[in-house]
Parts: sequence; C-alpha cells; structure tokens
Amino acid sequence: MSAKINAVKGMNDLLPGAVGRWQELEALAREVFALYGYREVRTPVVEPAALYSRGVGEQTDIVSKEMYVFEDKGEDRLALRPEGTAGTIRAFIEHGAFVDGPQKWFYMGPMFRRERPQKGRYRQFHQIGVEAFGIAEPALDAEQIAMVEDWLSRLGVKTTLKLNSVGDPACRPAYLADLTAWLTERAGQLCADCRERTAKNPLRVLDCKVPTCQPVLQSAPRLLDRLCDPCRVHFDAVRAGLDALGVAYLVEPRLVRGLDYYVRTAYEFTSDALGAQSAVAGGGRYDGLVETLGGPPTPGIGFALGAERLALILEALGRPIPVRRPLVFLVAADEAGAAAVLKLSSDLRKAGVACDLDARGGKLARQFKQAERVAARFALVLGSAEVAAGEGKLKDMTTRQETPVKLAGLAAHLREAAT
RNA sequence: GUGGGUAUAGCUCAAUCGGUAGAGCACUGGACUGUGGAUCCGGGGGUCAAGGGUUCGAACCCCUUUACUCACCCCA
Repeated sequence: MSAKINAVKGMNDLLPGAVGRWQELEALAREVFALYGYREVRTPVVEPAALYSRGVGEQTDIVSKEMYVFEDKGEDRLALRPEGTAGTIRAFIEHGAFVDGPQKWFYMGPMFRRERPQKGRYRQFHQIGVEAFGIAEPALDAEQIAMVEDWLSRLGVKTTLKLNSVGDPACRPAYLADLTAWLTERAGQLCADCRERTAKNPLRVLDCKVPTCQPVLQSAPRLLDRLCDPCRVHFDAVRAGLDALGVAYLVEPRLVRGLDYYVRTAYEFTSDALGAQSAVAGGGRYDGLVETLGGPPTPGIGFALGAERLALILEALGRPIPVRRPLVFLVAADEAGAAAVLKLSSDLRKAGVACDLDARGGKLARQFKQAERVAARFALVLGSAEVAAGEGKLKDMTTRQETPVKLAGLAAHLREAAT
C-alpha cells in the first residue's frame, strides 16, 4: 500500500450511513419552502473575491481572515464562497430578476471558511438559506421567520427564537457613536477583548461573556431604545406579525448579526444541543445590499442555517436516520440459480422493485448474511429446482417464515407483501 | 491566531515498578453438502502518531513535531 492521503482539515466526508439524515432535512426544506413560495437557485461555489469584500464587508473576520482566496492563473482574484447571500444577489442582479417583481429564492450547498474547526464548525460546511427580494414590509419578515420555525418543528427540533432590530443608516450611526463613547469611558472596567472590540465592532461588546464585563454592560445604552421611527414601527409590526402567527420569540436587545449588511430585523434560532456553537440559523434584513452590489434599490431579507448543526441536533435528539433498503435479496443456490437470479433482479428493478444480490455467489450462509447486512425485507432462494418449477419460497427476514411464491408476477406480489 | 485534552489492531479500549503487545466488537474460515442474528473452535490484522533523548532494556520517562478534538475569537 502507498502512503495514505487524508481529507483536508475541517472538511468532512459524509458516509452512506449518515447521508440519509441530510437527505431528510433537505427534502423537508424543499417541501416547506415551496409551501411559502420560495424557489431554488443554484449559484457557483467560486465567485470574484471582490463580491465579498464589497458585499460582506472588507473588515469582517469572514473576509479579512477566513476567506479562501486564490489567483486564477494570474488573472482574477477568486474566492471560495464563505456565505450564500452575496452570490445569490449577484445572480439576482446579473440576470435582471428584479424586473419580475418580488422574488423568493432558496439555496443549499457548501460554504468555506478557514477557521479552527470545532464542534459544529468546519472549514467546508453547508448552508441552507433563503433570500426574499423586493418587499420591504414587515409582514414578509414575520412570514419568513415563521417558515423557519415551521420547517424546524416538522423535524422535531425545538429551538429558541431570538429577535432584535439593529436599526438602519438613519439611526444606527448616531447610536454607534454614543455607544463607542460610553464604552471608551468605561474601558478600565472591561476585559481586553472588549477594549479591542470597542474600536472594531462596538455592538459585539454588548455580547461579551466575561463575567466581570456583564454587570458593567447592563446599563449600556440600547439600540432598541434609540431606533428611529420607521425602524421602531417596522420592529413592532414584525412582532405583531409573529404574535398573530403564533410564533414564540425572545426580544434580545444584544443580538447582533456578524455581517455588515444587516439592517432592522435580525433573528437567530439557537439550540442548547450544540455545545458552544449554539446558533443553528441566523438571518435578517439587508435593504441596501442589492444596491451596494450594483443593482437597483431593492429591499431584501434572508437567513442561513448550518446543516451540520441541524444534523447534530437531530442526532442528539436520537431521531432515527431514514434508510432505504432492498425489498428482496436474491440468493443463488447453484449455477442455474445464479443465472436466474441475475435475470430476475433485472426484471424486478425494471418493475420498480428495489432488490439486491451477492454477485460473489458462494455458500448460502454467506449470501444470507449479506442479505441481512443490507437489511433486505425478504430473501428468495433460487436453484435449478425453483427455476424448473417456476416457484420459490419467499422468506420474511424478520419472522423467518417462508411462503411459496410463483416467480411470474413476483414484482406485484412483493409490492403487496410489503404493505 | 491563542489555550486545554487526546493519540496503542478497522472500531472501543487494556497493558502493574520501565522488562519487548492484549481483549471485546468487526472481518474471515470451520463445526453446518439448500438458509442469516445464537454457541464453540481457528485465522488474518500493529512503524504503540512521527522523530530524537535517557536506559542493559521504553507503549510507559524527557524534548520536538504532527494529527485529531474541545474551547476562546468569530460565526451558520
């Protein structure tokens, strides 16, 4: 054997035994999103790096420290997408989709960030997200948040919904200036990280987990109290909408979104089943972003969910992984049987019956063991005697009962027996 | 980028004071000439993460490196 090559750090294989869980959550996403009028879009994994410096923010950690950037044969600076919103909006603008009125889109696929991996956080991870364009009204915010809740609850997942408003260009800058001044005055009482953050991202300071910072920050000015009238009205309407839809939420004045483009509504679904990475899904409004990326002024709101994190929650809940298994496993007793079994499997599959066989042949014991391994519902032994008689015994692998069955019309018989 | 933990068979883990590598599961063969889960018996499988040091002797002690993992930061 030659030297072994392993997967890249933070990039994981998803083996057949685990894929079923992902297929389930993806299928349910497609189903639920369609109920709300969202349609799937697929965009490239590679985009111009400039898309993210402009869309996500040059100074964010995602762009400045974590993005995979490379030269394309010395021509362009390209990036592995670190998130889904910017690329989706790029496509929205590029294809002039805005002329068709409001659009509701969703996507799912891999994203890449070069961070230190830990539980629920990987360098290649998968997001399922939606973007709704062209509607500024708060009813859309409520509908979208309710949709996430709907999807998660159908998976049996219980989460906490946190809601906040991060203001807009009319009210946030003034607040930010006041907050920065307030924090600077109290720098002596804050941890080193917080002093650093005061300059870089003052909103983040409010979220500090250090015990000594908490009491100081309790009395910090709150953005929720400083919202301009339009933001206030919007926020109240989102809350009213959620109340009307029966969606429970927690107003979390310190909730902040990590990316620069968010305005007004910010929301997050969290779970305590995840260790430190408690955020399962996060979203918010980005009314200025389409314009920033070269499109016409278009309001928008979206969210992204971490598929690995959702899968982790489902696993913690002990939710079984749906498995596909053969309805029947064909066992060959001799050479005549081996030929018959091959032909029969082809007929069954064309009739839509999932079946399998052990192409190695060999002893019956081994073939039955293989039948058990693939979790076949039934087994059918074929030898020269059965082929001559046109009839075999169908064995129920669970009860071990055998019943005679004619080979002609076997597919129909199996389908009936399966119900 | 910073800090903690871990590293022995495919998997989960043992190995006493430093004395030259073991179990369970899994795999494979047989007991069983047309029937899988049980039982019994056998078999294959190891650079003890890597490199260096101490020692008559190292899986074990020391140093370095690497990988994995959890957490900080940040985020989904």
